[in-house]
Amino acid sequence: MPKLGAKPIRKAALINAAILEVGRAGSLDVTVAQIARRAGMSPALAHHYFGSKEQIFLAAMAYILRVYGQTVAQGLPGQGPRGRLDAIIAASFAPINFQRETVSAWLNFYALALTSPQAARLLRVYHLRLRSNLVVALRGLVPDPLQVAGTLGALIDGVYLRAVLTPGPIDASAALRVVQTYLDEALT
Amino acid sequence: MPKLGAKPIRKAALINAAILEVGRAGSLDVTVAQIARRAGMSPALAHHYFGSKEQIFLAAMAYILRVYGQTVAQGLPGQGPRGRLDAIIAASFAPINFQRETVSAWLNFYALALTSPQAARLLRVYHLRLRSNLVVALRGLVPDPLQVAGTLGALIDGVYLRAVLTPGPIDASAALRVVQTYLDEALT
DNA sequence: CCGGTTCTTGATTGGTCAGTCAATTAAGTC
DNA sequence: GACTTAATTGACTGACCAATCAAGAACCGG
Repeated sequence: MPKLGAKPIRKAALINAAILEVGRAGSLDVTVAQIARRAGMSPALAHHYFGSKEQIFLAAMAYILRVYGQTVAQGLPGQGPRGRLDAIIAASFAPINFQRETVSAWLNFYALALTSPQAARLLRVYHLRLRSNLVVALRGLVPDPLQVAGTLGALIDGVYLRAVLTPGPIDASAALRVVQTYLDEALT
Repeated sequence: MPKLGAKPIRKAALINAAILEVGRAGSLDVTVAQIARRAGMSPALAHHYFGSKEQIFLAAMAYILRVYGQTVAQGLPGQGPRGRLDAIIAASFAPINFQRETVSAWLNFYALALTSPQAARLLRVYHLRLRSNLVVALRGLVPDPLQVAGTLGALIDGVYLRAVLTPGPIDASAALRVVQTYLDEALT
């Protein structure tokens, strides 16, 4: 039943399935067959659309980063100085981004950046944009925006890391509180 | 040439080689053959001593954590309240622990904790001990030692993460500075 | 309804690798 | 110097898997 225009739908399904499978497995050792089956198609089709397993992973990683970026952008406008900071931080722990499977996948894609130059590039872009957003939002509120932005970024990553490595359900509000408490201290 | 008592030597060599190979590759996708060859023996011998690839990884992970613990313990005695904090933090960025291969291996072993319950257990013990150390050292210096200890732990992890994910030589002193700056703020 | 395009998969292939086993070597022991 | 025990490896296997390919199925425009 070849409905035309299946390409974007299939690709989206594969990306979704890849995130889910990597997140569930907690590892990049996931077969293309697993991903394809989860997305409701044959492994051959997955190769047809993406060409290779790594391309699937890269697309999934880009997707996670893009969704995160959109969440930030959505919260940014208006708000005023402190409101922008809160929006950026809140985006990091919004339900869409802060689910076990997503965060687990995120960690594994981070590790992928050690291996794949393309993954490293994606990550660098994301890091730079996050930092830039933070620096702008911090300007005027704090003597050294660059330094605070760096600390905030690292702290967010660390909190992510610990959230996914701690057994039991992940606690977004506790994570958010840690970052906000730091920010309150830094702003005085 | 079977010299007796080879077991501990062989095991140590394998652990070392595993850390090096995983660190270099930036991935747990390292063959037993690679590790064994790097350690100067046949793959069969590696299996003979460890039984499985996962056991090699777990031993390597335990080794990294043990070395870190020893570095902390070495710096702890005497020093006074603030000195103890500095000792714990300094241990995290001491040259022995803070080398690219080691940190890269560390990141991958963290990811392993998502898969292997034993790895998760190792990590939990390490997290608890670190936190306990920090809480004791912070007592009296800060209104809420538990909270500051949690933030410090997360921040250290995040700084590690970013250090290894940033291309170019890793900068221990910059990493140390970030954490110390936070601590200075928290102590006021 | 025909030729082209897109979609789809079963079957296959080529390669890789963890783990096993049988056999060999060289100590130590009495 | 026979026996035990530790050390060591080459060869093998059983499984798994990414990627390919050829062929079938359904839509389209003319």
